[in-house]
Amino acid sequence: MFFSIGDLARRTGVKVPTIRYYEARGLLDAPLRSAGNQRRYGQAELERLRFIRHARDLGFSLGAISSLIELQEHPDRGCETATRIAQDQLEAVRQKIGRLRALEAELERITAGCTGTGVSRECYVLASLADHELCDHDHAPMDG
Amino acid sequence: MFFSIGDLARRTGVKVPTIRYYEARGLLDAPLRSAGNQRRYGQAELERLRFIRHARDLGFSLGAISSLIELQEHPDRGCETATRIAQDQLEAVRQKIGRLRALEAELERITAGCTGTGVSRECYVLASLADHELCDHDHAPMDG
DNA sequence: TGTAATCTCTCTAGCGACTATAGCTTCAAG
DNA sequence: CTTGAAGCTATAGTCGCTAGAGAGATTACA
Repeated sequence: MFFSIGDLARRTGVKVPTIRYYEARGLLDAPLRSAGNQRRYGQAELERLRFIRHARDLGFSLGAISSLIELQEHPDRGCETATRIAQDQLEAVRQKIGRLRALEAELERITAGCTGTGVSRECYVLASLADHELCDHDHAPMDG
Repeated sequence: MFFSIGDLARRTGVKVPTIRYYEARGLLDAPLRSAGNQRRYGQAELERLRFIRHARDLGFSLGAISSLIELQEHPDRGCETATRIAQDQLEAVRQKIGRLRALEAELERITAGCTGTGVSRECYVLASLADHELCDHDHAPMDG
């Protein structure tokens, strides 16, 4: 019926310290404790943690996940917020993909220009980094 | 001839505290100082910082950039390391793109299944997150 | 030369989402 | 009843910055 934090970790693939971290962040409610002060979980916490894990895997922030959980706790509320969070996430993912594809193209070009057999002075990788003129595009900074 | 940290920031697009951070991290050498202890930069530092900025824009870590700079400082060394760093980065970018595309597909599916007009209880977004069975794929965690 | 506005200095703390460590206590198996 | 794994709290570290405090330096203009 009740299981330990280690069992919960095994069942969800979320590491033990991460589970405690989620509790501290308020994503998981504080669970029951054993006589010796160890956490004891049940089915509800298991499902909650799977929800969190799934959302994390999809790249949602813990803040966004908090909002989603809050909504889940109030089944009578409208779901515009949930939909918007998911759409925002989709948009963010698409933007990341776009930027990464630009980086990919530039890195391909740079690495293709260098056999790796020469001397640093003549290295096309280093030259490309030193001189932005050798670039085709402006590439914007990424957040990851 | 010599210019301030603010000038350097304007010329490179790198923020002032970031420049100081790079210096603390050893990516930039400690520059000359004015009589009043303010940093004074010249052409060499400008080029170095542009190199760093360009590499950051391409997603290289500061550690990788350190290695690239070290290589740049020793023009007689072979450039295999530089080439490998760039190839590793390319590979990392490609893997990120792959994972993001899986997330994109899943988020598209989830958001398409929900009009956002219903009630939280019936929300397809929330249902999808709660029940991994509603997923087509296993999606792996991302680092960003 | 005075003064005001802007810039720069160092230092510390915070972000997000964990991860690692230390030093201790509890639990489960044999 | 002992041993070893697993759990507890609390703190600090990761990465690449960013923000703020409170002080001092420089510059523009009168």
